[in-house]
Amino acid sequence: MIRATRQRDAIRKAFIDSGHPLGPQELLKIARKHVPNLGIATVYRTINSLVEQSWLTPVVIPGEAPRYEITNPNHHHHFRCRSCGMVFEICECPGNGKLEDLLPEGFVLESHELILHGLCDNCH
Amino acid sequence: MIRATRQRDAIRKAFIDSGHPLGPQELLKIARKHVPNLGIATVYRTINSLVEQSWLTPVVIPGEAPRYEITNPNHHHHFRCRSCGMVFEICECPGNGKLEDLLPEGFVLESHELILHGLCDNCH
DNA sequence: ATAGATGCAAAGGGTTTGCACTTGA
DNA sequence: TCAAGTGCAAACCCTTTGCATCTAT
Repeated sequence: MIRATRQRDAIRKAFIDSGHPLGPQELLKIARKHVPNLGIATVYRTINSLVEQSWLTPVVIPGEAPRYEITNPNHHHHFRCRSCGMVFEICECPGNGKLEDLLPEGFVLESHELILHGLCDNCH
Repeated sequence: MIRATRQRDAIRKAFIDSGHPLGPQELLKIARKHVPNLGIATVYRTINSLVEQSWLTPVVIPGEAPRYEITNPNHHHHFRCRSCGMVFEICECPGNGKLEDLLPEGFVLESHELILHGLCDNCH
C-alpha cells in the first residue's frame, strides 16, 4: 500500500459512500462503476491490506460471508435485518460488567461480540 | 436418514462422548476410530441431515470454521477460551428485554447471539 | 527507470455432488 | 431384493498466489 491507484481509491470510496458493511463481491460491483475492469484479486488484496492497517475491520455474521466496515474505534455491535439482509452498527452495549455475571466460576471475561437479529426500520 | 448405519452411529457417538462442539475434520478423526475408512463426504452429509432434523445445531465463532453441538433447546450462548481454543456453553443470558434498549427507533428485535471471549477455568 | 500494483488464470482449502458399489431392512 | 447409504473423485465456491504487464513516482 505504498502508491495511490485508481483501484484503491474506488474501493475506499465504495466503503465511505455505502455507510454499511460490504463483502468482496458487493464491493467489486460498486467499485467497477469507477474502474470497469477491476479484478477480484485486487479487491481481496486491497481489503486485506486495509484490514492490516486497521482502516477496515471484518464484520462476521455467523453463517454468512465476511463483510468489512471502516474501522470504528468505539466499542459497538451489529444488527442484521432478516428481511433485507443489511447489517447496521449498534452503538450501545450492555457492558462487560453485566456480562461477567454470566460466566461460571474461574472464567475470565476479556471481550464479547453481540449480534442482534430482527427487522430494520425500513422493513418493519 | 432412514437406516441405521455404523457410520452414523459413530458420528452421533462422537458428539455424545465429546461434550463440546466439533467441526467436520475433528469429527472425522474421532469417528474413524470406529469406522476406519469413513469418508469426509459422509461426515458432511450426516452433519447436514442431523442439523436438518435439529439433532445438531451449528456453533459459529466468527473467523473460525463452523462447529456443531447436540441441540440444546434452552437458550444459551458460548464462551471461547483464547488459550486452549475450547468453546463452552453459557447458560445465563442478559435477556432480550435489556437488549431491546440498544436498538434505534423503528427496529424490531427478534433474537440475538452473544459470544464471550477470555480464559477458561483451566487456562486461568 | 523501476519497484509496486494490477489482471488474468491457475492453484488452494473446504464443502457438495454424481455415480457405481455396498448394505440394512 | 433393492432403495438408502457410502466412498471416491470430480465439481464448486470463495480466496490466495504466480507471473507477465502496466503504471505511479
